[in-house]
Amino acid sequence: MQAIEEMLREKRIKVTPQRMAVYAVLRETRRHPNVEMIYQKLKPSYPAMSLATVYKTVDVLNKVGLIQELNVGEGGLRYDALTKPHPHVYCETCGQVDDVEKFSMKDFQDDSLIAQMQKATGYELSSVQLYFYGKCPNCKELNI
Amino acid sequence: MQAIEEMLREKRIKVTPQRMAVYAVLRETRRHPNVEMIYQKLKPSYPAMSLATVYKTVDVLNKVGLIQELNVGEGGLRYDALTKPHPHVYCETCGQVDDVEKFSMKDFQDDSLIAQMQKATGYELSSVQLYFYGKCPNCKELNI
DNA sequence: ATTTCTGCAAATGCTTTGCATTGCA
DNA sequence: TGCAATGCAAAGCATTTGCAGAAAT
Repeated sequence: MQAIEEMLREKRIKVTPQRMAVYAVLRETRRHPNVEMIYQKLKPSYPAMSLATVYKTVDVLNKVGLIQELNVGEGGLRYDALTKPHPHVYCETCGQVDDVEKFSMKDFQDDSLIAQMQKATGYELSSVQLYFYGKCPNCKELNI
Repeated sequence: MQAIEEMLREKRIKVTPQRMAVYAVLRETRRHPNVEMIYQKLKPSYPAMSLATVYKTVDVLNKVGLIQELNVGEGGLRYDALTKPHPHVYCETCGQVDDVEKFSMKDFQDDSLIAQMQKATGYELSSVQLYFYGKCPNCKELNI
């Protein structure tokens, strides 16, 4: 895995401790945190960091393509350092977001899906999102 | 097509002019309006209707299953009287939301997709959303 | 030396809420 | 008549914005 500093540099954006920290959080987790979660996670090590900076930072990282935004329908957005398209499942009970493993959705990963859709819709397409909604194994177990 | 009044009655919710009007708007269009658009559309015929009522109404209609919510990632939600799962395309330039014609996505309509995903994820799933993002033919044409 | 970013606080704007009034059933 | 829905205005809250100071190139 490439160093975070280099990756930012390649995108021609200024390399700041805050940006490295936010990106590092997203690379280390598969939990698809939202802005507040990222902020809380960084607070201990960066007590001066402001929430507004986290908002601005995820926006920049998303625009340069280092991360992707997910909109599971909660209101706020969630962020994912894995930018390759892959489906997500959202637990409507506890709010957790999981990846759907690739092997089960290889058609979705395939670029030809977008190509097909471009033909069918006449749109010029740049991305896809596939979301499943339900109750996660844990919440099912706990009967909530 | 069934009468709107009857459909509300079957869902055991009170039949009011506002609810009929909101639902009528959604049944008549394929444009997936948001709350503000529904409100503007109804203003001429229902000048006393309040925006808060539209919010409350779409919420009720969604909960009883007469309409579905779409979250294309704009911030607000959009509403669709077609509750059967079907993919949507969002134009990031002008904000229009189109349906993707069924014939091109028959796998997606298939209930077995959800069944497959339940197995793969361990979740108990209730719905799916598939969104494509890009630029619509019109915006492409106008080069914006 | 410039340009860009950060952090703070204020502003924004969509959505929700509370409550008196109205209107379905 | 009783319970639920409406309309209004106020409140709430996540996100954005403006700007002075700080930091990166």
